Amino acid sequence: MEPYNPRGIEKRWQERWQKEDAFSVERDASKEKFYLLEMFPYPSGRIHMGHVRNYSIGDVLARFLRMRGYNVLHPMGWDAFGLPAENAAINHGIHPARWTEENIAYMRTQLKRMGFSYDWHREISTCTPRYYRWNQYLFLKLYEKGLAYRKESLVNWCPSCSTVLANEQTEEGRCWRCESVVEKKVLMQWFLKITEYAEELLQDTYRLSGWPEKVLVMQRNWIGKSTGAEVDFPVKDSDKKIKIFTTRPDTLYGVTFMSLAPEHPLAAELTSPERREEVEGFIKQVSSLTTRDREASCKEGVFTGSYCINPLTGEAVPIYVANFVLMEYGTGAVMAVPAHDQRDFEFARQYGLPIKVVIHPPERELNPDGMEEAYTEPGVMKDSGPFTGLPSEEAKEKIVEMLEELRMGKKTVNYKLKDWGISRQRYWGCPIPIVYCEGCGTVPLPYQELPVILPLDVNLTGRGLSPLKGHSFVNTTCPRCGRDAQRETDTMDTFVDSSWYFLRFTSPHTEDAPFKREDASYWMPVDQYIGGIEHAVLHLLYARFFTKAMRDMGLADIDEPFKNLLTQGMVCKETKRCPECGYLSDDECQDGRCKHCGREYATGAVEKMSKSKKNTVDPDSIIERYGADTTRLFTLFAAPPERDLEWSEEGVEGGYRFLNRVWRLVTEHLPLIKDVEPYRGGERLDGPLEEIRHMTHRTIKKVSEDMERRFHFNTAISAIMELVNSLYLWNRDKEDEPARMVLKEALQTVVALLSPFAPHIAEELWEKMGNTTPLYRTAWPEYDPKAIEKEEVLIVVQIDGKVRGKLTVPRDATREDVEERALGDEAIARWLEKRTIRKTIYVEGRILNIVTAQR
RNA sequence: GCCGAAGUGGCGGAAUUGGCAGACGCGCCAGAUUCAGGAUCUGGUGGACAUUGCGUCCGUGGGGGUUCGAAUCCCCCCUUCGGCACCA
Repeated sequence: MEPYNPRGIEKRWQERWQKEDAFSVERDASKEKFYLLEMFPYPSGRIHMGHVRNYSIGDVLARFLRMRGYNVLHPMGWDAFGLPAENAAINHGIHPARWTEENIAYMRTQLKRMGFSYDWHREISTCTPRYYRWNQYLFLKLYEKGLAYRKESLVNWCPSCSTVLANEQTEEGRCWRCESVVEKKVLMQWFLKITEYAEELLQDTYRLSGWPEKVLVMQRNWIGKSTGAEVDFPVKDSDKKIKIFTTRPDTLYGVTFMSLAPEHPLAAELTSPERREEVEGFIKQVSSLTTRDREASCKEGVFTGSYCINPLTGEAVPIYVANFVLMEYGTGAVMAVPAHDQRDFEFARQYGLPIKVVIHPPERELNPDGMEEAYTEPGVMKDSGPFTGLPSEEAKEKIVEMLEELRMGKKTVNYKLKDWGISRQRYWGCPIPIVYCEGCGTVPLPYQELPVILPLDVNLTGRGLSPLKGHSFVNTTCPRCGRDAQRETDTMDTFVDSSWYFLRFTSPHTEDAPFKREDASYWMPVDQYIGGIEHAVLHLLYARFFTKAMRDMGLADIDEPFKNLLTQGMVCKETKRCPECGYLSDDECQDGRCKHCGREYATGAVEKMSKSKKNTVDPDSIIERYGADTTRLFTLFAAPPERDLEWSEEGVEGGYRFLNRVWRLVTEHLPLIKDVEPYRGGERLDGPLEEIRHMTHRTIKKVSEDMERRFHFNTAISAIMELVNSLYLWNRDKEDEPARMVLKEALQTVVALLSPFAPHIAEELWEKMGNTTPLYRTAWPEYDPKAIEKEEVLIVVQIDGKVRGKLTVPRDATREDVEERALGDEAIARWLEKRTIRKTIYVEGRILNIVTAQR
């Protein structure tokens, strides 16, 4: 008998799919569309297990939905601009363009070797002028709308990547990519006005019912809306005002000092001559610290020598510069109410500043001297002029009203979200289509001059500012006045590229627009998006913003790009650690010892696969050894998609064993089933055959439901395994025609149900069974509702909640029948000897519980 | 500190609406086949006790509760992971 040979089979079917153009799609109004998208990869060189998992999950759905009759758009492309390409150029002298192209070429073959069913005609790469010209086009549109602007600002600077990072791209004061500690720098920067959409981005999170709550919460936190008031505090003996933001206008009467951020423009200005040295020293010291160190240090501050006036009380309070006040949030100035804010409380205690209680709690009296912490809850107003005695929540509104009347403040909503800084001082990215002219200033390029092509002949050193700075690329003429002018040399953040690529996939070859409107209207929104959670507030927020901005520019007609989102878990594996040599890869281990130093190594925690932990597994080696079908099957079987997956070589073996089992089961029975039709209902079957058919159809139901309702591929696969196991145990004579027909139906079902998971072996067996239409063009099996109903059902009999027996009764048995049978059952009767029946509970077709009292 | 998710055999995990806990897989044990090993097939495999038979008791992180019945619902606590964290 022919053994299972994944290599040959997989190659053969991949060639056939390609030849038959099996997965290309067109707009087709007569079919229901389904846009299935997985986050496209950065072409780093080779795919990793995270990609394999992400794309396997996507491919199962794509293949399943196609068989279900949907017109499935399932594209793939490359997020091809980015720093690693440039670093490769610097370290290995290879041009970023070539490096990227070669990586794409290799990774494309890897994806094809996995058998993923993409429409390769739609492949896009963001580093090609044909793609990025539309980036530039969109940038100009945003500029026209006032949604792109340039300003000097304090930015996050990653010294290792030598470029700016957006707020979203730093984590705990470190670069999201290389983990270097981020510095602060003042630079001229292009920004996109994402804050214009803060409210809508926030509100729509409450409508994205197809997204994981976790991601929505993260986005809401990031947007960070808070409602409060802006209040002006005039500076004493000056015409300056300090504007503050507070969420607690009800505590205005309790202000005892003012705190400014060290970067606040008024900080230096308001400092009196005799305090200048101290204040400037303090500011210098604080601003030399990284964000991270600043957050770690304790509360400190210095008095500026100036005072400001509380607009309601007329009282003068001292102005401090304090290290815990952030210039980035609110107005960079905070009215300090030590009695009702913990930070102000600590600061006041440290510097001996007064504490004034203006809200008292319901059941106790607050004594400023005895307080151990600030009282931050609502309460009743006290010592607050006309507001005394009001509940604080009510006073909040009233005080804001009064401020508005006095023109000293107003109700405000503040967001933590900042505008998106997109300038990057690096080479391998999309040029910003802007020209600087001495006469005309900042001039956007006219649309017909796009694309601004990134020059290829550059000298990359990795030092200094953008490599484009000294290049002839810079020199141009002003589109407005025709005189000599200079191009912008910063390139765009690569997150711009990925903020709209899903739209480009709907019409990737369109040359006169970013995409065709009709195509986008037909395909959008993405019905199912799949990717890692690491983009919860990066890519996923930017893409939502772009979609809304494009809608308002009249380019798209949707509010949200991704209807359903699945965030898959990480691929993990245990780590091995040598006390001498650190982390070890599998190759560095032998017989429990480190190959380098011979010491015994310790088996460590199960952690996300990463090069630094040396616990990665190369997909190529797994495909080589077991084939793509096994690789796919294992990643789908080992855990449900949203959970972390623990890699196990034994588990992979198990998957391979299963496919071999299927292979043998089908090929062994080929002679029997070749010349019959699969059973399709009709003539009556005897008991054992009925049972097989019942199993077959129950499996169809179970697999279909697990696939579409829950994406629980692991349980879907286990159901197929059960069917295979029971077919192996079929030990009666299979020669008669009904048996052969039922067998054929069962085997065809196994193969069809398996096909989204392991498409190559499934196609091969399907063909061997005599089918001429390939599975990818075959409809998904439907179950026969009559076949899944059983003539008899199993009733569990409990006595006082404990299982004491089981009865097989006819499906239509009544409660009385079941009770009678139960009481007549010998084992159950024995349990009832010493008890009196109080009542019985009967759940139809499931359980009979007899509740008793001890006699 | 705040918010969220999770905790089930030796391991990965299942139990869809409150109704037989442990499906399926891995590992392990035994049998068949084999000169042998591997592969394959079959059976067993939560714990304790009993294994002369049926079996009995315990068991889903811990404690309490609701219910005829709880892995599932409620309250308290513990642990792990993730996110946020001077946000005024």
